[in-house]
Amino acid sequence: MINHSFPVLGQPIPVRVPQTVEDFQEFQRYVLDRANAGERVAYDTETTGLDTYSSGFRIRTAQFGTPNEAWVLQVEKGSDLQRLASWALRTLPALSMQNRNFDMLASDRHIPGITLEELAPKTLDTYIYSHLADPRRRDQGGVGNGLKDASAHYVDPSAPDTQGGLIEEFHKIGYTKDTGWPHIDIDNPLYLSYAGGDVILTSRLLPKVEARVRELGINPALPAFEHAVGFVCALIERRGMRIDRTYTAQLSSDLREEATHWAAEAARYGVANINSTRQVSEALLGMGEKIPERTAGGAVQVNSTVLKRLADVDKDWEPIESRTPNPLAMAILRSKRASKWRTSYAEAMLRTADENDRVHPKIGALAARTARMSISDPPFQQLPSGKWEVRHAVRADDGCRMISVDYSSVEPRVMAALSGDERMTAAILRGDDLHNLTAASVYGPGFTPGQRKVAKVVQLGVAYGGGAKTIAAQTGLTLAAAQSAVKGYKRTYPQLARYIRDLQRQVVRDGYTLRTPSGRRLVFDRDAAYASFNGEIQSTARDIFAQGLLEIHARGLTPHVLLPVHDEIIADATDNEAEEVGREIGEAMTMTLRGIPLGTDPDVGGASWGSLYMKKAEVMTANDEWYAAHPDEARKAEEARK
DNA sequence: TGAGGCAGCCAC
DNA sequence: AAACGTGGCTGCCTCA
Repeated sequence: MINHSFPVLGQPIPVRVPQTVEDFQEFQRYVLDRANAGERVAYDTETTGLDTYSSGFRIRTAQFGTPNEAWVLQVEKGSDLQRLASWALRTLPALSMQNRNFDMLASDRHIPGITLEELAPKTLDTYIYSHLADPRRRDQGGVGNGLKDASAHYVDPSAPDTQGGLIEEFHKIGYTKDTGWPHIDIDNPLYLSYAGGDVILTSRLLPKVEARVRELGINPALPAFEHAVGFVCALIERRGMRIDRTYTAQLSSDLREEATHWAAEAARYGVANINSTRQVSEALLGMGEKIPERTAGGAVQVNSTVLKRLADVDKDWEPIESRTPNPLAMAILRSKRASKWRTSYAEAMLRTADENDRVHPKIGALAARTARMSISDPPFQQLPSGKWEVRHAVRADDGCRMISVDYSSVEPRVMAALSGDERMTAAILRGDDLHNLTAASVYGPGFTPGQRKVAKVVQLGVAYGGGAKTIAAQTGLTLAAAQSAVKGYKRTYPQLARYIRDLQRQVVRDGYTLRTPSGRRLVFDRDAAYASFNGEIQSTARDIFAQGLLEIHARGLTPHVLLPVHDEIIADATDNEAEEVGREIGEAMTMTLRGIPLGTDPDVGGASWGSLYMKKAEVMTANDEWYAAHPDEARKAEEARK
């Protein structure tokens, strides 16, 4: 037995690293004793990285621990240790993990005999309780929901920083924070004691955060709800979605060419590096352009709004024809967009795809301070939606078509439901266009299309907690005109206006916190009570969506689901079933909130995600091209049709 | 040279 | 009185 220790509250807690058959038997006794006592045991893994599905990924150690003892199994040393970890995971009746989806999915894939389905029902996630207690990140003034921050707050402020502390060890062997994980010696004492420390901290953290959630009077149903939502997201993450590697590689190379071409164009105007905002602004000013905008740091701002104005195009890149377009501004816009699309999306897909050409974007089921989900590696919540080319890289499974089901204008509906505004509610129940109603009320029945547009911007501005100034900037209206539009909006929906005012007062009285209709606790910055209405809408919409996801699961439709995207489910099904599956998912998501119906809008596309973003003619061409390049698929699709 | 802040850009 | 929200990620730049 190799014995190390980890300090908690001034006490060294033993960390045991079994080496011999006798040591393994001692570990087995530890596990059986805990199992007989029904005691919950913390579990964690140390791995080569976070890319669970890439070819080089390995689990290096598997740790089990209780508040006063930790065991580190060096599973990469041999299959006997891996079997021991597998046996322990199956034998223990109750587990805890910090951010359980990562360890559950890594163990599901890399430890024989272990499945996500078996682990999830007996595992509690300390992250979920931390997030329910304080949903803010550390840089937002919160406790922080990582193991280090949460343990420092709830368990022991002086406990070592187990991730940070290893960086020095990595440097000693010539690696960095990001590259050291696969290379650090498996017998490194600090590595092992910190690995043990993580489970000791997790097991001590769980009762603290559970108690904190109770103390705060948070809806006692939320922990189980979040564990259920997280499990469904783990199933979706494990399935992943297929990319067309050939298409994606071609897309990447086309984008590289485009970026290079326009960068060369920019170089003709003296900008050697288009990503250097200083070079760009100096060159543009040198061409005689006037740029009044400044960044927060005081630099001349050359963001896309500024560049599009100089290039004489609107936000959708359509020519305005109000001036002579500045060729440098246009070259920089084009080059930056191409290189962003290449590096962040195309290359990210190629880099993270597994051996079956499937990407497994990480779904943070409970992420934002409003509880909204996040998706990373690759960031599939934010692929370009104005053009289809990037999303076209993502393909439905063989013989399948892509399906998208989203909630129809969920945010205005949630606004009406929360505020109980009678006029807004009546308009929604009648099925009237809200922006037409607003425009008619503010500008009279003869309102112009432009005035309807203003009504729409005001609606969104109010939902975001914005004011007349930002609305003026967005619409080109004078400040006075924007102010009167906001006034008119508030006159149109008086109960909504009152609700927002009262909510902000309430939030200030309650120490900048708010309880949502789900019983979730939101916390706001002291200078941003104005954000409370948006927080409540966004959070409520997220919980509606999560509820919809659980209903999809209850109806057995999860195997079709590829991705959740805020208020939209991406799914696939065979040619024959797609319409029906889309309808079923839509029905599962449909519900009412305080009498307001929350309907859905299913859409069935072709073989690629991008097809949902094409015009009809483009779908036909793209499908034909793809089937021409994949004759096997064409045959399969033909058979499926029969 | 690595880490982290800032600016910028993609989405809903 | 007024206050536009939530994320992920890349590249530049500064600091240690």
